[in-house]
Amino acid sequence: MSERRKTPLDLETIPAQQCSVQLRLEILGRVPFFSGLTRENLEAINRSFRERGYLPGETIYFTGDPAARFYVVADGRVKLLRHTAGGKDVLLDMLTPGEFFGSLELSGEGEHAETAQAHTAACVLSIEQSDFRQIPGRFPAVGLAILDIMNQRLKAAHELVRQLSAHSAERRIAYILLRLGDKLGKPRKVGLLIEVPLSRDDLAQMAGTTTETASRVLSQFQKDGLIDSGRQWVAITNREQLAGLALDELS
Amino acid sequence: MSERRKTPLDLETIPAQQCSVQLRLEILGRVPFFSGLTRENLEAINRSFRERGYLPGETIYFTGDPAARFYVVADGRVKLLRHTAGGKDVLLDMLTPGEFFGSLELSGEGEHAETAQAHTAACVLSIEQSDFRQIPGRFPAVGLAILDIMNQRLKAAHELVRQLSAHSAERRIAYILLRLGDKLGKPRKVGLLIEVPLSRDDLAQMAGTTTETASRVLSQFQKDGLIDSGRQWVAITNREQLAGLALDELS
DNA sequence: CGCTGCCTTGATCTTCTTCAAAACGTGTGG
DNA sequence: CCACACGTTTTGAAGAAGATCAAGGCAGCG
Repeated sequence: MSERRKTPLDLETIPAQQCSVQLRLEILGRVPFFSGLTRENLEAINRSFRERGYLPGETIYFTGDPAARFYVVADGRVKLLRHTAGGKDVLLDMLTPGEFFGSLELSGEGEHAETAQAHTAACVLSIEQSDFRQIPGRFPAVGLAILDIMNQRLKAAHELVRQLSAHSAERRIAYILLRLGDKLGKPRKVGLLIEVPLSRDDLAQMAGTTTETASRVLSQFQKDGLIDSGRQWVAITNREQLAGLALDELS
Repeated sequence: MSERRKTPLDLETIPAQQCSVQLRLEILGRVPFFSGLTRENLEAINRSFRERGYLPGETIYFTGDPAARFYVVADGRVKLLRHTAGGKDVLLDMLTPGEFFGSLELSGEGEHAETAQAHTAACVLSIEQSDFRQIPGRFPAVGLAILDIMNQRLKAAHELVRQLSAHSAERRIAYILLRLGDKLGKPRKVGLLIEVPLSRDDLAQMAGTTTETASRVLSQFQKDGLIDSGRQWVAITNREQLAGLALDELS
């Protein structure tokens, strides 16, 4: 049993709160669906965006708030979640720089169905919905790219539904770890380290289970040599076997 | 206890299998995101579509098939589902005339992640993906409308995730019934009748539970006067109370 | 150094699944 | 029109998975 319980996380304590103009352009350029644009177009679009820094845990918008803006993560991690009466929040997605969120509604009168919250210190760009809506018309390729991403997200959500409907807690957690590893993992001495503060409770909220069950499952995984983990961090040490647990095989 | 167990379903035994040219234009015009187009544009778009009829239970495409076309339901009901090793299929959505499904991928090389199946006899229009992709460029409003719908579907999927994560089987089934009632319900003598053949097993696959549990819950609902139901049909008789069960209230 | 918040572990209890079998409805063919 | 046969639905009882309740332990921080 690895007796290295100290966190290997090296959270770049970004000055955040504010991101440089330089960073803004770089980020916007890195957004998948803006990548095809010329620098001039990018700069034009950039002028429509405004920025804002958030502290860890700070709420960007709340369920029920009027949905008036379209957001892009510039730095840090932003999580999307839904609340439940019993305080059992459900963590739907963890966004990294370049990903968007917020309102895409045609009928601009809607409310946000989710809550967006800074998971780490974060810098977020946003644009007025009416301004955003002109972009696909002016740059059709951008509209298609956004459609593509929405399609991917819908598929991911459907897959999550399948997991929640049909699989055991162990399997769901294995699946969540794999997805996080693919998205946020960096090869480190401890293994494929998921580069984000990740509590047992966070995992439970993603896998639709309780903190205790998440803890038990992680302990088991650790015993089996699939992962290494400690307070607020998880690293995958045997991706193959973990995938074997998460995937459908024989009947 | 109402002793009316005969099915009140009056399935228009559509000649289906083939839908008239007249119907095609009418359907395309009814598709939310084509509704803004002129008749000429509609007819132009119509020429890119081809049609095909399906028998109940017939598969339109399978998980893993190359995703090359974009589909629109013209008549009947089409369901989207995912398979699981143990044969435990998950029913993701039930589509009605005017709704689309299939590939929206930019990278046209993808595979379908879901299976699409005719739930009733159905007529389906489809268009080559490359043809489809030109539409948002030529009609920006259409692109935005599609985006809007994708957004709605993503939200619905997220809400389903929340339900599956945090609620009891009873609550999930109440929620599913409400959604079906809103989408497919017609006021009838028996109540708000869900106009589609709907087995206990279908409901179980939507709510992420087993046939037996679905049956028990429906029996209870019936005893409580919330619904009326029989073989392959359900009608909601007390929407208020059912909603009370499905919704979050006090902590 | 002690506090706070996260993590672990155990015991109990509820919910739901699983297995099994009987009852019912629907459509079919006599 | 009736009776049969099939698939759906219902119901029961036993079992498992996971939630809940309750302590105790450990890491990091002021």
